[in-house]
Amino acid sequence: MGQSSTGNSIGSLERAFDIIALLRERGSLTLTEIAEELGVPTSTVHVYLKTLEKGGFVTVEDRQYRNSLKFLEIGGQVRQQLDIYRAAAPVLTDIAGITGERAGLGVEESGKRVLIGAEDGRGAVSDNIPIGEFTELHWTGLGKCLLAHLPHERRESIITDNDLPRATENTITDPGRLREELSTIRERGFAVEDEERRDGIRSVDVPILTPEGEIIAAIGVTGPVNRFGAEQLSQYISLLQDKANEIKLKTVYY
Amino acid sequence: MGQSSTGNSIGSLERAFDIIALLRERGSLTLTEIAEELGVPTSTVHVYLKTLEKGGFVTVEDRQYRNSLKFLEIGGQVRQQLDIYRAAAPVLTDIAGITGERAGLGVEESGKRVLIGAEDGRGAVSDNIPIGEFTELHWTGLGKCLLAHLPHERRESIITDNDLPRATENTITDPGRLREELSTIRERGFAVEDEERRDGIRSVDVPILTPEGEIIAAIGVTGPVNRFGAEQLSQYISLLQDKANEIKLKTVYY
DNA sequence: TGCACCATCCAGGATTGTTGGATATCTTGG
DNA sequence: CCAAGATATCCAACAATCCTGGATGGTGCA
Repeated sequence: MGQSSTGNSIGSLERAFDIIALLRERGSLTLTEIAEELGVPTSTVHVYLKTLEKGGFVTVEDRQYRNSLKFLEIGGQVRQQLDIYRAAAPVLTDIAGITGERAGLGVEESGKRVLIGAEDGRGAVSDNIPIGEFTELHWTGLGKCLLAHLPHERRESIITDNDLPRATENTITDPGRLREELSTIRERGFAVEDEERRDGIRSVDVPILTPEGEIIAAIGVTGPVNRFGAEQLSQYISLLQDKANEIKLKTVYY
Repeated sequence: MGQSSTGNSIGSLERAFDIIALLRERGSLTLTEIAEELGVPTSTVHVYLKTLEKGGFVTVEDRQYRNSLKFLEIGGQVRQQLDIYRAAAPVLTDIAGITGERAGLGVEESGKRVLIGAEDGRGAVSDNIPIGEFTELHWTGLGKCLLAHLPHERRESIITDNDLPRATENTITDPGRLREELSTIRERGFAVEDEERRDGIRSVDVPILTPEGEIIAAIGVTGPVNRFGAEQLSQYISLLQDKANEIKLKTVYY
């Protein structure tokens, strides 16, 4: 039953993923709600939830099941094990302090931009920082930096594969224009995001590359359009480039 | 095979957990290393890794498998869904700003203290913030606040169940003394951690309770002993109590 | 107290995970 | 550049494990 190809993927694991995904979007649910939503008998869901709970991945409180903070724990450790995070995190605080805006650090994973660090300066918009957030690469300045420096092969497959979804009016959704943009980014050494993801928000970002030109991460600052005019942009660009160098020096290439 | 009781726990899920746990402590490993370490045929591990990869929970780069940043993503969302986090996070920045030390926010989960937020002030020790970290409740000021206000039943089972491991010379490992300490904390309304977890480190912490006296979280400040004398302590205590009230007002009890 | 809802337990039957081995792919050293 | 060794991937058959309907136990509300 199902689309079964061969035995190269474990059904029960995938079912567990479904439960986690469901809990993720719904926050918290009771056992029976999960069963209904997934179209699976409660007895089945019961065993899964028990196992997940024993493993510490979900918690139950007053019959409401939710994903546990173990995800945050593991995520925190994964991040901590990234050399680039350890090197760049303190620098983010500097940047936020100097600019007064939000400084961010992103890496690429599975064709998305992941925000692994951010620090707010005084005056930053200050909605909560969506740490760990995955986003389309072409939507953000950080993402465009990453995409621009990915190996041809991967870059092209990302551009081609998933039709470049749109976030705002300014989002670059045309493959041709995106390729140009990325080439410009490579030449100039920085990227600008101009209301391409959120109206009223700009950002400037620079890549962090190994001596061999391999992309590791990108750093940048974000804020409201009115505080991101030509003057601030050029100011921030040189700041970021300085800081990117500082980070490179701290990073070990083994 | 195994300790099998009845079918109330899914073996393949637990095996996946083992892989995740292994990757967690070792950072990254190749398929064969995992197979050896777990004493399972490579073909078996292969299917698991493929499934985990398809689900986005592990990534492979250059034959090295590691847990992916999806854990950070999910963890971030779980945290974001906690009312207390949204209410308290901005306040942490205030506290860090005023005191110059590290401000922290903790909740209890599965009998442990989880650090769900922290903010460094100027002058904070500034090793990286171990976000999501799980710790014994009796080791830290935050943890003791949480433990002090847990329902009798749960409190006692935590005190009794796992023999109160030691972290430093000052760790309270005697159940009797711990009960006294907790009772003092309830009376005075704050907790002090005096090198009970790390040598040279103190902290002051206050609980955040619902009107009914149910514990939601705890906030506090941490720093080196020499900056945490009697004077600072009393200063920080009233600051924290103010801030705790501020947070309570922002929290909706539905 | 009784009712309705929800979680938990159980045991047989079948699907699905498991595994050794064969093949493909990558890496290293000559 | 080629060979050898190591490592990852594929495969098909067996049997262990997961799945499930229904019966039981628990909880909260009227």
